[in-house]
Amino acid sequence: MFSFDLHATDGLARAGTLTLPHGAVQTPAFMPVGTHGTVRGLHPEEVRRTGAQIILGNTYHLHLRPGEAVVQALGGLHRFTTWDRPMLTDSGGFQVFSLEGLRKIAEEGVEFVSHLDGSRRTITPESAMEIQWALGADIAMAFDHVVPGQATRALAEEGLERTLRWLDRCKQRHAELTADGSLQTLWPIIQGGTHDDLRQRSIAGILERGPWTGIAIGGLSVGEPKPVMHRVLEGLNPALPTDVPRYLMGVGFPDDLLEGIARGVDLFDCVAATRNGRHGSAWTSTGKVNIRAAPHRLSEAPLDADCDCETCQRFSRAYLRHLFMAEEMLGLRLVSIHNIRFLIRLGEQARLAILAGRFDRFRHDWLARYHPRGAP
RNA sequence: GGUGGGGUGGCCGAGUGGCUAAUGGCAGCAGACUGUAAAUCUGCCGCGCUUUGCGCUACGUAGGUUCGAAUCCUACCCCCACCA
Repeated sequence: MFSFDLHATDGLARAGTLTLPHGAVQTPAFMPVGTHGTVRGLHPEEVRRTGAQIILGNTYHLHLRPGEAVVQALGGLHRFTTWDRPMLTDSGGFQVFSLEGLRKIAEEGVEFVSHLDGSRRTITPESAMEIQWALGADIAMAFDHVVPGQATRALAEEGLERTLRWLDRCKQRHAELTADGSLQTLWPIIQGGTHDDLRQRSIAGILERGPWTGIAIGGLSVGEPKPVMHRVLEGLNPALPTDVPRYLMGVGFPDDLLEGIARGVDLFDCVAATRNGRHGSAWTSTGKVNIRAAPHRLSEAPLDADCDCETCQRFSRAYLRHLFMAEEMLGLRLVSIHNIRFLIRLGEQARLAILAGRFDRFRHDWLARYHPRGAP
C-alpha cells in the first residue's frame, strides 16, 4: 500500500512513483496546501484539473476547527472534503515555529494559545498522531520542533534532539493507532538548522528508528539564504536512502523546486502558490508578475503565454487586473489556479527531463529565462 | 429677499494664529509573501531639483491685520438648510 519505485536518476535528480492508499504520485511533484481541508478558494475539481496528485491538510488548524472528532464522524478527511486522491497532513510542528509568541515548548509537548479564541491547547507527539489518525490522510507527519533559519547552533541542536525524542513517541503512538490495519503511514522529519553535522546526526537518528516509507526535510526556507539551503540539501544526499521519497517541507518558489529537484528532492509543498495568487502575484516562465500593476490595464495577453492552465487558456491580464482592482473573488481564484498549475507543470516537465536524461540542461535553460524578482 | 451653516490637496474629510505641504479614509502607484493567525502587510502619494536636504506653489476670490494666517478682519463669488 505504501511503496516508492525509483524509475530514473539524472545526477542527484530523481523520477519515481509513490504509491499510496488513495492513488499514485508521480515524482517530482508539488503538493498544494489545503490547511483547513480546502485549497484556499478552489473547488476540489479545480484543484484536480491543475494536475494535483496529492494535497495537504493541517493538524493544528483542523484540530481547532472543526475538530478531528467532527471530521472523523463525517467519514474522515477524504470523505468530508470529497478529495479522493492522496492526502498528507502536517503535524502542527510548523505552527510551533510560525506561532512563536502564542506557544510554549516543553518536553511533553507544545502549549498553544489558540489564535481563534485564546483558549489553551496542548499538542504532544501522541496527540498529533491521534489527531492525524482521526483525520485519516494517507501520510501523517511526525510532530517536530522547527527553529528559525538564523537559529544558533545550540537552538538547532535542541530542536533536532527534541524532534528525535518526539519521533520515538510519534512512532509508538502511531503504531498503536494503526494496529487495527488503518491505512496511514508516518513520515519523520529531518531537523538540524543550517548545520551540516547536525543534519547528519538527525538523519542517523531517524534511520535508526526506521524503516520509513518517506522522509521529510524540515526547517528550511525559514529565513536562511538560498545558497545555504542548497548546501544543506546537497549534504543530505550521501546519507539518505535512495529507495525512499524525500519531501522538502514548505518549499517553494519555482526556482526552489528546480534547485531542490537538482539536489534529490521528490516532493514539495508551499503556501506561496495560493497566498501569492490571492495577493495578485503570479509566476510566469519569465518571472514574477504583479497582475495589479498598471501596465496590464489594457493587456490582452494571458498571464503566461506558455502556460496551459485554465486561467491562461481563457482570461486576459487586463481582465485579471480588473478583477483584482474591483476586489472580485474570481481574481484571487484564477491566479491561485494559475500558480498551482505552474508549479505542478514544472514538476511534470522536470520529471520528463529526468526520464530523458536531460534534467540539467532543462534546469539551466529554464532558470536562464526566469527572473525571480519580476518578469522583464 | 432674510437667517443660519459651509467652501481644505483626484474624492470624502480633520484642522480655528507659529510644532502645517497640512491628521484620517478612499482612489492611485510600487513592493513583499516559502510545512497558511495573511482575499494580508509595507512604502509612496502638490510640483520641481543636485531628493536623509532645498526651492516653489497651495486650504473659494481679492484685499487687510500680524514678526508669522487654512486658521483673525473686510468685500465679493459659490453651495446647502430653513423662513418669506
